[in-house]
Amino acid sequence: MTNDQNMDAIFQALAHESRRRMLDIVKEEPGIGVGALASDFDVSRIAVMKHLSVLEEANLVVSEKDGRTRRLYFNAAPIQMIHDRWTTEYSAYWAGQLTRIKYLAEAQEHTKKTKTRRAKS
Amino acid sequence: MTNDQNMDAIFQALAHESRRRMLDIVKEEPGIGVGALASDFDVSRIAVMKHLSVLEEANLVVSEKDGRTRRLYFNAAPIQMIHDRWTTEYSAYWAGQLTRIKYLAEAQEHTKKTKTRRAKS
DNA sequence: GTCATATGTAACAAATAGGTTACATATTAA
DNA sequence: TTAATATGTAACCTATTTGTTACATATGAC
Repeated sequence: MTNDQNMDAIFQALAHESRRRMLDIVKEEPGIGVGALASDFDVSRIAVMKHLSVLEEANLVVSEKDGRTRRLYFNAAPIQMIHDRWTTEYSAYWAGQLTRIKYLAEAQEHTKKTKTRRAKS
Repeated sequence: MTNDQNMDAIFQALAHESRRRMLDIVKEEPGIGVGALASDFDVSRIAVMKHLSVLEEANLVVSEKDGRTRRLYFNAAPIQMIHDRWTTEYSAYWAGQLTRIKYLAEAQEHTKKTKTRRAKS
C-alpha cells in the first residue's frame, strides 16, 4: 500500500516543525477547515495551504469538501507503515550497536572540541 | 538527549532515498570510508560528502579519523527516539481512527478522479 | 441577486538543497 | 623526498522549497 516510493514524501512532510504542528492540530480537531487551521500560524493562509498539500501528498492528511469549507483529517497509516518498517528493520540492530555507538558519539564530541589544536612537530 | 530541536534534521536526513541507502550501507559495513561509500553512488564524491554531513548533523552517522580515512558508523539512537515518540504519541490513536480514515482516503481518491468535470449550469 | 466567507490559483521572490569542477591538505608507500 | 591515495574546502550553478501579494471561484446568508 504505502511503500518506499512514498517514503521521501512522508519524511519530507515530517521534516518541518510547522507541518508536524499542523498534523497535531488536525489530529486533535478532525474536520477543521483550512482557514481555521491557518489562524493558528503566523504565516499566510496560502503558505499553510502549501504545507497542507505537502502533507496530502504524503497522505498524512486527507480532506473532503463540505460546502465551502474543506475539512481536514489526520491519516496515521503512513506513520504506521514507517513504524512497522523500523520495527522490523532496525529494532533488532539496536541492542548490539547502541553501546559502541554511544562511545563513538562521545569520542566524536571530544574530537569536535579539540579539533582545532593539533601538534605541529 | 535527542529532542524536538533535532527532529527537523532527522526527518530531513531520512527524506532522501540516497541518504537512506547510505545509512543502509554504513549500517552493513561499519567503518567504511567516504570514498568507498561514494563508489556505490553515481554522483560525485563531494555530493556524497554533503549527504554525509546532513546525516551527521542528524547524528544518524558518526565518524572517526583513522589515518587518512574517515571511518563512518551508523547511529540508531535518533531513530530509536522517533520510534519511541511515535509509539507513545500515535499508537494509541491508530486503532480508533484507521477505519474512518480509510473510508475518507477512498472517497478522496474518487474525488481526484472526478474533480475536473463539473457542471456549469 | 448581492455580499460576506472559505478556498483556490497565478506570478513572483528569497532561501535552501543538491549538484558540479577545481584546487588544497593530510597521510601512506616507494 | 616524491608520488599516490583519501579526504576536505571554495566557488559556482540549478532546482526545489517556502513564502509573499493579487486575483479568481464557489458557497452560504440576507
